Amino acid sequence: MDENDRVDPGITDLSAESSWSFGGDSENVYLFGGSDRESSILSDFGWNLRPEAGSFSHFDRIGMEEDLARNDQPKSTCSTSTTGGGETVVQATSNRSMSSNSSEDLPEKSTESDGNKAAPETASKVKKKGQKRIQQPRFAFMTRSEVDHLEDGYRWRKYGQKAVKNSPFPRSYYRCTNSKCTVKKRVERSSDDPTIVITTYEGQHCHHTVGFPRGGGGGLVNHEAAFASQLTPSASHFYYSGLGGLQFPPQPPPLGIIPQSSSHQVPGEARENPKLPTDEGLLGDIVPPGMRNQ
DNA sequence: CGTTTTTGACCGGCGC
DNA sequence: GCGCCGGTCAAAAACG
Repeated sequence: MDENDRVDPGITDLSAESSWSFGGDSENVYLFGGSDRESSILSDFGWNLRPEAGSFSHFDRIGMEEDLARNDQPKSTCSTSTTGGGETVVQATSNRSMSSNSSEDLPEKSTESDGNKAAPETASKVKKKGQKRIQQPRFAFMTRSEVDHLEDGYRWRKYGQKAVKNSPFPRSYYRCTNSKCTVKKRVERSSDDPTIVITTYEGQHCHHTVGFPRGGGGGLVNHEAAFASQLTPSASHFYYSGLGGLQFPPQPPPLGIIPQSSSHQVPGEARENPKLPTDEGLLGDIVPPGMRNQ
């Protein structure tokens, strides 16, 4: 830990605040916010965890980060929203996360840089020469898993890997394979706790998830739906409650996070689009008022 | 043969 | 101005 103490300014350590409870079994793990605040936060993001059977060992959400960008212009056709609403939210969120804590509890920072650069740099760097990159909504979460790249319903193509300072583990950079989608994600293992995988998503998907490979042979179900159906009412609520709100949100992972045994996803399989409640990526996202205010 | 991964080089921002 | 560092590009290799 010497230097593992990097803390991502943007990460909110929900777990530290409390009462998260987990439910599920070897196949499904659900994380519920123990208080209104947590619930609202998660629900806004529309998150739930659903490790899938297989190599899954233990999953739980340790914290999450959201970093919204200030400029939200979608680089491509996809995006949605991040326009005005995004800005507002962003600021709020940022404040919350930063002021709250993140620094202490989270052992890791996204390594974006020393912290300072993080915002400007990571969020958006350069796209090409002379052209600046647009910053997009970003958020991260930590998951305890043995596999680095967690299946989240989307297909990703790795475009880079770099050793990060202060961490023995390299950081991998992925881009959504959908040509119109500019969503990117970074995956790295916590140097502090190697069992923790930090996944940072940037941007919003403009398409649906591909679906799970093993939906059942016949019909795939979108994980959200599937997941929701298994949850208790409150959990379900938590999962869907955020829809319809703001749009800037961090495009959350499709919600189902599943560990994979290998880093690549299956080729032909998952490509169907589940029917989501909304068109934007899975959760369209929202950031709850609570979050912004805090 | 098409797609994805690997990996070194390059670019740009930031701190000193 | 220089060096460090994170992020991205792109060619080659690996895979299915």
